[in-house]
Amino acid sequence: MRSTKEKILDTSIALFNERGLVNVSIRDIANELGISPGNLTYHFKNKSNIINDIYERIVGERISLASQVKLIPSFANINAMLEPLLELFEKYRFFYLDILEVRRAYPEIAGKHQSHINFQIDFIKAQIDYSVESGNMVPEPSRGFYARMAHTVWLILSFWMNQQIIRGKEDADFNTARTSMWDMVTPLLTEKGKANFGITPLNQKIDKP
Amino acid sequence: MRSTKEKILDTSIALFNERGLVNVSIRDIANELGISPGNLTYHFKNKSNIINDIYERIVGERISLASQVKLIPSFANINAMLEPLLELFEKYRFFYLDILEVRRAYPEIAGKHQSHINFQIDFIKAQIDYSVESGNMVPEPSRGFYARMAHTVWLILSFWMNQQIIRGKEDADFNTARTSMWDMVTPLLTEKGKANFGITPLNQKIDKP
DNA sequence: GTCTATAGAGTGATAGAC
DNA sequence: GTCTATCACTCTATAGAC
Repeated sequence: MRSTKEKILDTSIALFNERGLVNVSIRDIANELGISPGNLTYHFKNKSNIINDIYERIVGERISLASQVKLIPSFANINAMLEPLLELFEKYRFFYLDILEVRRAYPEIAGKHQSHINFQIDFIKAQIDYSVESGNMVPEPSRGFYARMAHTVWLILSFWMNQQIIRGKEDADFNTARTSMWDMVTPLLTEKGKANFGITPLNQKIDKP
Repeated sequence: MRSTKEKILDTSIALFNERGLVNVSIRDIANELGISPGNLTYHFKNKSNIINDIYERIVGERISLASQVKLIPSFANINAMLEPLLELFEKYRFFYLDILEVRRAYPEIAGKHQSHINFQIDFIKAQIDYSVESGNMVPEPSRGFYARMAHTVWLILSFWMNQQIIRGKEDADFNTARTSMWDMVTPLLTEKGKANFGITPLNQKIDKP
């Protein structure tokens, strides 16, 4: 039996995802849940506390994901790693879509999230570095090239849902996001890299059920 | 002498850029301008009318930009073309940053904007196609590669400001956006392309004053 | 824990005087 | 065109009964 507090969080996430953070009031959440606004504010003094708890959830799931990461960053493992990450983006869609408003209204959360972003970009850079060291990718063609590539890869993944919505596409179509990401990598593969690549990520496209 | 109507638009843009679309009320705009709310609603019946007029401005400036485009899509011309486009992004920052909220609250504008986005991506794709035809870029390495590249280039440029803000960077740093964009192109250059490229975009980085 | 009732601030939009 | 005054509404947050 889920507690009222947990039910409030679940309903909040659902409504935020549906209507956007700024368009959901305490009242809306209470109505949707069938409880009184007074009851809701008993559990969460204000909206900021709700957002904070949701962010804690996101962080928790992120950490759980990170702990499952395969240690060997082969192309196949990297590709497989993307799946749960993209699912997380979708599950807490509103947070990533309305992140600018989160930043304006709840700067403390934005600060925490910022360090997480840096961690992610560094992580991607480390995968590229490993691929270069293991002879799968060529040395960077110009200074800072792979640092920028890591950044761009992060940007593609992070803003993919965003651009889909703006372009009026119903489906998140993460397969194309994934392909676009690998498109950045393939021109930089060595012969060895091509051989290793051919048998892995492209064959691992995961179709939505 | 600017009319009150024009002054309202100028002030609205400034406040929207500063605080975000949803955090600026009719009252705020009137106060900032030193006129009464009643006067403002005389000129603009509601907020939606203000946004609409601002979007007309954006479209107007876009058209004016498009008319100045150099017909020959050399790398140098493409690079030069980016400058005024990125300036437009900054001038009407709020529109591009809060585009999702614009979409939710003013769907008609979102619809118009959507066709413009498609036009932009098609335009980028045409530049790439020309580069391939003129022997500066290699034929696409896999089916749909250049279509995805055009899309990704658009994504980088469109969400650059967004990501800078989320990452807590004060400066928009469009030079890095530009370099990241060319990074996508350089691995696909032919020998001829490299020769043509070397003497153009990289030497055209424009520093902010 | 949960409810009802309400205070207090902010919102868009209108009426009517000048 | 511009003002003041105000209505009707929504929001968060609190008080107090059960």
